[in-house]
Amino acid sequence: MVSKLAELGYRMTPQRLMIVTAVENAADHTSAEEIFGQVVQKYPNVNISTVYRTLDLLEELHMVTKTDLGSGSVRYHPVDKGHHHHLVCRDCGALINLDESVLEGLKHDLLRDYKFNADLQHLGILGRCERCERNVARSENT
Amino acid sequence: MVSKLAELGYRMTPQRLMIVTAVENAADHTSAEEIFGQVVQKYPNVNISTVYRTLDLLEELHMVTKTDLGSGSVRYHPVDKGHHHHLVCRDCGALINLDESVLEGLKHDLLRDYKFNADLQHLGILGRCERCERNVARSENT
DNA sequence: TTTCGTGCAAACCCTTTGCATTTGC
DNA sequence: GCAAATGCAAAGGGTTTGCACGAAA
Repeated sequence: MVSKLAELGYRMTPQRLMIVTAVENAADHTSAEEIFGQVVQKYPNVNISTVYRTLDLLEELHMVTKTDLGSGSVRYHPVDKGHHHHLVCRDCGALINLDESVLEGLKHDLLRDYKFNADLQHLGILGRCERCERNVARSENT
Repeated sequence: MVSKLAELGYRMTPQRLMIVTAVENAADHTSAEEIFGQVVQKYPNVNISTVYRTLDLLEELHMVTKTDLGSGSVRYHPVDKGHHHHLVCRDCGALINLDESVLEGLKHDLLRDYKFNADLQHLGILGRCERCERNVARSENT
């Protein structure tokens, strides 16, 4: 991503470099806060607004996708790491990656029946993961 | 909903009455702002925090569901009006109701393949509606 | 009367913005 | 040198909260 930015004529400031690197090295999805937290450690005078601006830039250039999962949880994900979706556990907050193929049928149905072009790269599905589901079952037996 | 609240021992203040009535009479999904806007007209000294508190109460009592569609768009929907989902147009903001049945296959797959109990009552799918899709196509030809 | 609900204002979180300053090129 | 990027602090939107007052039961 760094070289692509340079090619496009964007200035390579140390902040940008560190932010972009952090995004690339992050797990498959990060938040602005997480990126910020990682960068401040090595570069204590970065500002979070710079993080937001950089992430916005990367999104504009289609280098990351931005997913708003609701409840103030916005996630960023490098496009070149492939598409996937998130299953978000309402109890423990776990994020499970979901393969794109699972949703292809749905996308097709929505287009056919509703003429709606669903942007399923930006989907977060709320629910309960296996472990929490067991915990709930257990506590309800009490 | 009003009588149920009374049965449960909650006080029937004029504010509560108007808010609950507004929620019931609202289209199938409303926001706190919309409810507030409706209620102030007849009762100019309601406060929006009362609206939030009442909606929270109704949610706790499982009388409405709360759907966070992201980007600061939180929707409330009376449970007794049946489940449905939302297709949210990223361009014009249109909300299209989606029948529950469309997602049953998905729910089943998620449970089978991911052991994930998806809460599809709370799903908002972002994308582009038919009209905006045409507009985009048109402007790209320009 | 006594607890519950409300209004008000302030705080909250996350994100964005205006502006002066600094920096890369 | 000049436009682009940053830091800072302040504002923004939507929501929540502490507290004293008011009203339902």
